[in-house]
Amino acid sequence: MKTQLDTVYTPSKYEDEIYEKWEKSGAFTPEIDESKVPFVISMPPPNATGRLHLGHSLMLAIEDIMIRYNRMCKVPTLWLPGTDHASIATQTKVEKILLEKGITKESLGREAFMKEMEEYVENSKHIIRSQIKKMGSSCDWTRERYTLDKGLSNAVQEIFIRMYNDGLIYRGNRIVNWDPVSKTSIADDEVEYKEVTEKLYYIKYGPFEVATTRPETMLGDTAVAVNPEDERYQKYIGQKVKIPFPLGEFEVIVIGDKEVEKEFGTGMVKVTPAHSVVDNEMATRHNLEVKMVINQEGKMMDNCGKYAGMTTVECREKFVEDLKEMGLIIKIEDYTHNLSISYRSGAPIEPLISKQWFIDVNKKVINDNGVMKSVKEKSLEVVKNGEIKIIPERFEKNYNNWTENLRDWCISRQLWFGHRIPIYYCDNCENPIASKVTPDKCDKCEQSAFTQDPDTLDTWFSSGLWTFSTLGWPEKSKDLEYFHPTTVLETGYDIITFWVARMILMTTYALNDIPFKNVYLHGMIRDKQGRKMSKSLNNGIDPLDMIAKYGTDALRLGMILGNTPGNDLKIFEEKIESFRNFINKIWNASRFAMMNIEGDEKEPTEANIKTDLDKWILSKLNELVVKSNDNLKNFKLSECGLETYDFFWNTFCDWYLEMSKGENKNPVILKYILETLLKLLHPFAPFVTEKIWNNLEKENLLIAEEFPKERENFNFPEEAANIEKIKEIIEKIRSIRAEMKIEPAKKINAIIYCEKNSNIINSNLETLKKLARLEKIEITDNKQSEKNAKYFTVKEFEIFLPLIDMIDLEAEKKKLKEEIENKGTYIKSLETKLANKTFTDKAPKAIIEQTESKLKETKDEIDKLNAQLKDLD
RNA sequence: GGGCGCUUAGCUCAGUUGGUUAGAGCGUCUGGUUUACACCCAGAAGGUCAGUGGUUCGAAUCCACUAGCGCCCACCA
Repeated sequence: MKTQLDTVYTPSKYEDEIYEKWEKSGAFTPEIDESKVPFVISMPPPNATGRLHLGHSLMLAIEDIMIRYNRMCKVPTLWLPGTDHASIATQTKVEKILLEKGITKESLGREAFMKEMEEYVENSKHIIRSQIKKMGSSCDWTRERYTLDKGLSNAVQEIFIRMYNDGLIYRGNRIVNWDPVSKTSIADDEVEYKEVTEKLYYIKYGPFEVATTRPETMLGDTAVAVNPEDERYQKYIGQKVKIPFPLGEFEVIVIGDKEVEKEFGTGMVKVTPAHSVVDNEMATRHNLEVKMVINQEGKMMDNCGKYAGMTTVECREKFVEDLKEMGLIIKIEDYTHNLSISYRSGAPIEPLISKQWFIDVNKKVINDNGVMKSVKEKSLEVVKNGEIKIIPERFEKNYNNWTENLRDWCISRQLWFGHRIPIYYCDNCENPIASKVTPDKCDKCEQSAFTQDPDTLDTWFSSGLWTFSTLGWPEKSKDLEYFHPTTVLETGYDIITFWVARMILMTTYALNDIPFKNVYLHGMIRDKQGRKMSKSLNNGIDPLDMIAKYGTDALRLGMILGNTPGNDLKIFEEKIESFRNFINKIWNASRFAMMNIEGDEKEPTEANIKTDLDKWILSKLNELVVKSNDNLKNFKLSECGLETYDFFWNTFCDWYLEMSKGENKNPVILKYILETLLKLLHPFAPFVTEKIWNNLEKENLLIAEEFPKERENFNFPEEAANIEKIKEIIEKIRSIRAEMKIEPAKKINAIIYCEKNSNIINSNLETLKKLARLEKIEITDNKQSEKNAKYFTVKEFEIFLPLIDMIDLEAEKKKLKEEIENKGTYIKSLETKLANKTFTDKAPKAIIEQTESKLKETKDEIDKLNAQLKDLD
């Protein structure tokens, strides 16, 4: 098969074209086959307006490998792609763009603003889509979904209404994490902590002293708390105390609460129920008055006298000044603590009371064979009982810990972009009605004018439904029935709580089923120094640059090989470059193979499996096939990739191809090995393998081929061992040549002494000569003393390399002695082991046998060495 | 404060039920152009597997403690 191909593989020349071929072939779309259990992954949806980053690349590479492998195993395989509307992130982005044009969303109005949003999303969705394709992702685009699609929105409304009717969703006036920049509430896990050094103010607080970082909240204080065990203050508990402050005087009650630490600060805490989560909890316990003083803009409210309208920061400054004037500031210290900030806007969180929608995580609403369970209990159960397996296992603890401590989930957001809450209030009597559309009339007062709740739902509410809303739920669709629950949910460990836990929660409620059987968690991307990639550090690597430069296959391998689940991944250009080299190696080895085959060779059979080399490579390949299947079934992608890499380069290229040039030439085997390797490599490096497959003039696409399976009749341990011996002889000769500084061009002679098995040598004479650069090989069963030679043994063979005038007899002797000594130590250790009764009693038979044969082998070697040493004297 | 992880060759990392005298890639050094590939080939150097103790016939692997690094959760005003 003669083909003219470039000596360098240029990924950019072929990748897009190959992707198009795959997609057009329909290979990405599974056929439902009721007799088989499908393999399904719901792709974690990137933000619709997002750009591909390395985190996506990693996710796509891992998932694509799993998908391609299972598809090639002829399992109906669905990888469902899609995008997320990412309400807060996207809205912020568009608001900013509009603001540049001098437009605020308020000036546009909700409807017009939404139109802008939709347009923006529509225009940018194709970008992320094409970038996903760039990674070679073989996902089913015919089933692409977007969280704001009609079907998905319907699912969101449906589940909200069901939960509402079950009393699982309720509306409450409660303290929430307020993001004063995005002007919305956010969930507990959307709050991040940043260490900051602020001032800690010690303030004269009536007859007491308190310490606080937020003096301005004094305006909302309604109590002062002490530890009930604290002798200093016990006597005050229950008393009302007047506190003088810049606006005159206010009254608080002294409460005793065990949350207060005696040792911290003054041991006394001012309590601001409306603007601190902890204080709010105390207020609930003690039935305290709740006084709001900060509004949703983060400004002081009208009830704050002269401070009204100031931001909290402005107010703090002025307020402290005023306190100082009144002599109420005792001292000010630097204080380092964790400040709560919004994970989206980075703004300091302003806890405040507002009316929000919550999911009650403790209400027992799931009927589990007659036992009523809460979503929290059920979520914990499905992981504990192994229905859902988390990889790596250790993250189960994270999950359990978070779920156990889960508080009611605040699901409403004061954003415009998102799923609007399907609740309508009667304009007349304010009766709330859960409905997908505007109700006809109020069931209480019979009026028919309504206003829909202005809030939207947390993005994670809709993505929590992702595995089943994308398959048609609440319709009983064929897809839903066949493909759900999905097989693997693959994502980064940083979103276990945001997303994985929410999916489990929502799915166990909605379907009384799990969303996925396995959770595979990948790590975070880091630079070579282990730092996160960020704009400010300017250490980011753009996957698209890497693809342009080195090709997608190289990028994929660079991310997959050497990385294990749950561990962070350090990525840098040299790494990708080295895999680019490997891709090129695949290309060239294939090019070489193609020069040596006709192309119409049949499968290997007994008749055309001829030489030891044939049997050696078939056996080795068989081992690799078994391991590959095993590894991929167990999600050990890295191990599989590394082993295949090693096999391809070292076993196939460096040994098999080299040894097959000559007496061992057998195109049938060569073709079979190459094709099998291409299949094994395809999930990892889909483009180059597909391109080569195409060069081989195959009818079908490689993507649709079957993944190799073990061929039991292709195991030839004995013949394989023969080639191992030949290999070892060549290696030793090469090593000696290098050590003796024999020019590569110079050929030398070898005498091989053996009592039996000379046929092994005889049938590989050409190979030995070529690879060890030998002129003449003499095979003999009559051992002669040979002093002017280098000597070594390989199993039953003793090899002499006569190198007249180059041998230093004394040095040779010394070397032999050293080797004998070294082997002697080893033998001793083995003998001690075998003489140890507890070892022979307790160790498994196989280990003992192994040790024994090792001992025998080494003894044989040492005998030969001793004989040789004697000969030299 | 609670939990988790990491520490193996100069660098990046494999090493899953404990069992050959511990591996790979990159880098380094020496040497090379041979039926594909210099994005290549051949050879070599380089490790008391963080430390200590324990369990075991046997430990990089299991347990305990120590040290350094990192992450997550909670949060104290």
